[in-house]
Amino acid sequence: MKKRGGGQGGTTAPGGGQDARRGNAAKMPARPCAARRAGGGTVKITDVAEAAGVAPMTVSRVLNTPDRVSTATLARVRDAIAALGYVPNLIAGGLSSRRSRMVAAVVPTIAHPMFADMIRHFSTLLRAANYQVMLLISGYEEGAEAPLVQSVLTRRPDALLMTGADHAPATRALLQGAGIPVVEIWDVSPRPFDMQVGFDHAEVGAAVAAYFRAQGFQRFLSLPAGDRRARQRGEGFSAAVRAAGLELLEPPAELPAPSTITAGREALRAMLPRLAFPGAARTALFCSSDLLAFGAITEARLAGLGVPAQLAVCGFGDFEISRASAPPFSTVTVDGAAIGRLAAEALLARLGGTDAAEGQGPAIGQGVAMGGPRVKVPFHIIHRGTT
Amino acid sequence: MKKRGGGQGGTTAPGGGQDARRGNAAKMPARPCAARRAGGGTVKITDVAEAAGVAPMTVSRVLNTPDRVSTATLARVRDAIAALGYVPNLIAGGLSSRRSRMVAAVVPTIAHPMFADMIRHFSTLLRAANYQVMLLISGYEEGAEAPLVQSVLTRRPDALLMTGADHAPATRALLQGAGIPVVEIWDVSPRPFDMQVGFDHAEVGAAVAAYFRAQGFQRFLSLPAGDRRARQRGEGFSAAVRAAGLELLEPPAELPAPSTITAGREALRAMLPRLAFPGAARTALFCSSDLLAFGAITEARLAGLGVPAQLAVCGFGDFEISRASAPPFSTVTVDGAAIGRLAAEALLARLGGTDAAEGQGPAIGQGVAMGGPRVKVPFHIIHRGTT
DNA sequence: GTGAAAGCGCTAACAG
DNA sequence: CTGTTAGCGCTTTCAC
Repeated sequence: MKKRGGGQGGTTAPGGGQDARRGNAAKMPARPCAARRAGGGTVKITDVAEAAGVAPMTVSRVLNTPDRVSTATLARVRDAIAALGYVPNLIAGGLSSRRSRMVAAVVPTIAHPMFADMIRHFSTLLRAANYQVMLLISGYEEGAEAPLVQSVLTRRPDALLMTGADHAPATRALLQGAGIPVVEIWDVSPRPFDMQVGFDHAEVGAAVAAYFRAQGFQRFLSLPAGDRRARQRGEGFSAAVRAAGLELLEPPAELPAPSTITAGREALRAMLPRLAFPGAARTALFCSSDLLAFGAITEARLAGLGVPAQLAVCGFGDFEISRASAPPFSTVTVDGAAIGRLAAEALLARLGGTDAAEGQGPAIGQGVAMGGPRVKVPFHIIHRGTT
Repeated sequence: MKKRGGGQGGTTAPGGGQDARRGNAAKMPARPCAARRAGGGTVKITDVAEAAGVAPMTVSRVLNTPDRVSTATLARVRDAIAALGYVPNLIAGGLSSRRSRMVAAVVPTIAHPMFADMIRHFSTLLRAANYQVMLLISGYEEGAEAPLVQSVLTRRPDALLMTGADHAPATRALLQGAGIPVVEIWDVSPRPFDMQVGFDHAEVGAAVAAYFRAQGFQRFLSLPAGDRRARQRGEGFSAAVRAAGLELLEPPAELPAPSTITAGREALRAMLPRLAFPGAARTALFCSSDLLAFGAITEARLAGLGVPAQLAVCGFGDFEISRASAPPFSTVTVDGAAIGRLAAEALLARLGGTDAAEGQGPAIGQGVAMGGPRVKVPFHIIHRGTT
């Protein structure tokens, strides 16, 4: 008992052209949500099969492995798909094939340009290989990760991207149990869970300290945001300063995570007494993010502190503001896009490569040999006016 | 199933990379939990049922309607779940129940604070009602929306959030066919597809023009980013100026979307000849985003143009930079969080309310009566130093 | 309060 | 190249 009420037409078939004809288009223009009930549910693969005069399996092949279908059948089936407005049900397909064609990505925030960039590139590469990306925002709270991972595993992602390399035991247990490829980004650790694409945050701090020292600074200050990796960068900086036996100012109370301009301003204001007294030595300031750095610079100039004459500032992240504000300020750049790309490539390699008919396989990035568990992405200090 | 090991990691970072060891990092995973049974595959509901000595259906009830299970059974089943590390398979559950417990949200970008905020609140409310949010980033390109919507409908979301109110016919057809609740945010239109939560962008521009006029400005300039709604705001502004018979400067070539600080700087630099000549009248500038406004202000001051003495600037969005930079600048604020909340509430109402055991039903926001198809969210001009 | 049977819509694994 | 037969793991529906 099949009676098709009002067919929906005119969807764009993947890889196909527009289908001009639309048999019996919707009669009543309005009623946005009524379409489904009347005819007896949504159109499914058997409806298409029937309309095209083939078996359901053939329709499935048209959708998934079109090169295994004769051209004539292909055309007939595609016509039927377009005519009926068939949208495949990946829930059913996923249950059957045990592949969800979905990759979950857990990030602390999407507000930071670096993560936004990374995500964009990660998604683009995966989409090209016919995977959808499900984005999960974990925030910076401890303990928020495990429930989030648990809830997403419920959808049986084919792979997982995690931010950071330290996870609660509960999270590790979940990942373990899931048995899917996992890539950790944005950090590297001696004990990767599976694959990693990132860099050593303490090294960044040490490098900035070295950079300042090379310019003869004797007095240093670190302003790290309240998240783990920001603290690592700050600690790398401070450790290097201490190791050199140079003066390290004590920062004010802990800053928030994620960082803000305002937090940078307030922190600098709190430090002012120790930076601006008569005869004070030049101080070299390392902020764990460009937002903090911009805030610090803003406040310093308002207080009449010369930048970089009395206070040199280096940020982190190479956000647009670091190069587009006046003065542009020095910062550390990490190629977020590359991290996204490399993470996607690592996952795809494990998933068996692209599964769509893409002309271009996943190129191995930047001469780095993927296949190992761990890729370190370089960072660079960008010298601008403030140091 | 899962194989680890083998491989070479580590590229060198400029900061002074060490890292040579890797050894048996992935060895002895410590078996945090007996998640995977020795037998084969992942643990499923029948395994839990068997372990607890009940029928699979009972386990399902424990998970979905625990109040319909006796306390004793509940405890026994929950123990079994924990012991086996069972993670329910929502793909199977979704196929069976025809509910995916997933809501898809299509936004042009996650990089703008306003969208990030809106998304956060939207997700939080939905998660509390036991729905996961799948975020799709459409960008600002025409024609990108339909394929994206098509691909996500494949997963049978229970509802959809769309940004903007104008969609290609292909998109509308898809939404129509899906037969699910749809909420359009961030804009209102005379012909909503289903529900809307937003505001009239042209009205914003008109309000800013009125605000400037009230201060006696006679000369106006609008700098809109290249996306549709930014142009609407600009057009609302320009139309109001023209209607009052006042002078409206011609803006330079079209700006990009999404907007950037750099674009604001460049646009203002291009306008300089018409703003800074001797005896020039004060000009009132409306930027379609705070990033543009910040760039314009930066460039104006660099050029020695007094802000607000010679150039008054009003942005849009109330981004942190508008209040935390020096000087803080005037802008228009829209409560992105409220949009997210209201959108979530509208959808949840249609989905039958929270389905989790939440103590708090969806509160109707801010005295606005939901249930109509259209909610207008207020906006406000925030007066700061630059006007 | 609990269980048994019958699919949900699709695809793997085989035929032909 | 195309079709047939069985499920995928869960929930619906109805008994008990």
